[in-house]
Amino acid sequence: MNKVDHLKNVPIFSDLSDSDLTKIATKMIPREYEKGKMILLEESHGESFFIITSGAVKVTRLSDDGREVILAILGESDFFGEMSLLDGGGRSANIVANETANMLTLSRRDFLDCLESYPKIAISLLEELAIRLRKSDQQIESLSLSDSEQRIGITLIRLAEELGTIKQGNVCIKNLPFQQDIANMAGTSRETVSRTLKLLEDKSLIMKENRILTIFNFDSFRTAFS
Amino acid sequence: MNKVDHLKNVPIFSDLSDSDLTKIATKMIPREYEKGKMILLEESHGESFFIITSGAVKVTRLSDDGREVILAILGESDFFGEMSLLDGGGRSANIVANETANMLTLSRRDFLDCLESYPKIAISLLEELAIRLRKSDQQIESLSLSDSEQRIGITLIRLAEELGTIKQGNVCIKNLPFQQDIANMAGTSRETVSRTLKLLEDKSLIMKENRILTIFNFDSFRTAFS
DNA sequence: ATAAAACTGTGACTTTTATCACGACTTAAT
DNA sequence: ATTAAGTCGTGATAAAAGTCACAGTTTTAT
Repeated sequence: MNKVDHLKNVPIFSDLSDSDLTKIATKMIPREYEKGKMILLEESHGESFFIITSGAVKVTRLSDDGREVILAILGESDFFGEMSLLDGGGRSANIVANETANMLTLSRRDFLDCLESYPKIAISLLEELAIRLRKSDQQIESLSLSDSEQRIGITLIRLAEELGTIKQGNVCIKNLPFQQDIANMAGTSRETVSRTLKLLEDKSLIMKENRILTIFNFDSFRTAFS
Repeated sequence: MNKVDHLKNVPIFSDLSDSDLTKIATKMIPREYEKGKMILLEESHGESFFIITSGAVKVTRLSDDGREVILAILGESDFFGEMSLLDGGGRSANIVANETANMLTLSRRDFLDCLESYPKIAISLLEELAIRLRKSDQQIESLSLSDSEQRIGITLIRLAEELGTIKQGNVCIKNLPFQQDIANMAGTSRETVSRTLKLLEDKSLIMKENRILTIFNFDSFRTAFS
C-alpha cells in the first residue's frame, strides 16, 4: 500500500484529488516505532503531525506519582500530533506505541502549509476535533456521574468501536487490552475491572476467554450503558 | 459598543480587517436571553453560532436522573454552538443563561460561509478547539486520578481564570457560583465542597465571605493543585 | 519446552466520599 | 420589615471503590 492510498483512508484527506494527495504524500516521511516506544516524548524530529499506517498507539497522561490515564487508543488511519502544532502549547499527552507501529509524518511547517493551501483540510479537521471534543465531554460526564460498572461498560463500547468486529449483532474484540489498561481508560482500579468483567459475564452480557472478549447483542449493550 | 467592536474581542475574529468584520457583523443577529433560559434547547431559530456580548452561560450535560455536570462557564467574548454546526451531530450539551445574557448569532449557513471565505478564521478556530480539547483532557485526568480536594482546587483555578480579578498576587472571585454548581464542575457533592472550602480556609489558602472568594498567592495555589 | 515475567481472580480490610437530616444563615420578593 | 425560598455547615451513617496480599494462570522469551 503506497502513501497516497493510506492518505485516502484518513477522513481529513478524503476530499482531495489524487494529484493533491500526491503532492502532500511526497512531503510525508515514513517512520517505524517499536512496541513500547514513546513517540511524542522523543522530540528529536521536532514536532510533527502523525498518521498511523499500521499498528496502534495509546494516548496517555501521567500523574506525578506515575499513575496513568488513557485518553484514547488509536489505530490505522487515525492521526495525532495536531494539537501542539495548532495551539503551540506544550505537549498535552504522551503517545506510546502499543504494538509496533508505522507512521507517516509531516513537519510542522508542511502541516500548517497544508491547512492554508487546502481549506478543505482545515474544515475537515475542524469536524474531527469537534467529534473528539464531543467524546471528551461524554467521558467527563461519565467520570462525574456514573459508577464503575457503567464506566467500564462505556469503556468496552469505546474499545469495541475502535478495535472490534461485528458478527451477527455481537461484537468480538480480539487482543483485548490488559485489565490495567481498561482500568486506566475507565478511571478505576485493576481489581474493580476484574470483578466487573466477571459480573457482566454472570449477567450474560459478555463472554471472555483470555484476550478475546465478546459483547452479546451490541446494540442493547450500548443502550444499557450510554 | 457596536457589533464590530464586540467581534474584535473574539480571538477567532481578531485577525480580520475592519472591513471584513463589518461584512460579518451585518449577518449577525443580536438576541437576549433571560437568566435561567435554555439557549440551545429551544431550537426555534435553527442551529446557530453564538458570541456572548454580555452576561454568562453555563454549558452542561444532564444524566437521565437529573444530575448535571457543568462542562464550562462562558462569559463575554466567549462563543459556542460551533460543534453541532461543524460535525452535524446532535446537540452535545445544554446551554443555560446563568445571568441575563446578550448574544450575537450567526446562522449555520453564514457561519460555514465564513469559514470558507476566511481561512484565517478556520485556522483560529482550530487553535481554539485544540485549547479546549487540551482542557478537557486535563479535566479527564483530574477526574480519573485526583481526590475531591484536588478536583475542587482545580475547579477554583478554572473559576479564577474565567471570572477572577488579580490583585497583588491574590485572585478575587466575585459572584462565586453556588456550592452545588462548584460540585457539578468538580464531579463531587455539595457537602464535600462545603467541607473542602472550609479546609482550604483553615489552611489559609483561601478566604471567603458570602459570594466573594479570595485565593491567596494564586501562583503557588496553582502549582499546588495542578 | 521451560522458566521467568506478566497478568488475573479474589478475599479481607480500609479509605473516601456520598447521602441523609436538619438547624442556621442569606437573599429576594412583597 | 417580614416571610419564604434558597443556600450553607456539619454530624452520623452507609455505600462504593481502593488497596493489599497472594495464589493461580497465561504469555513471552530463550
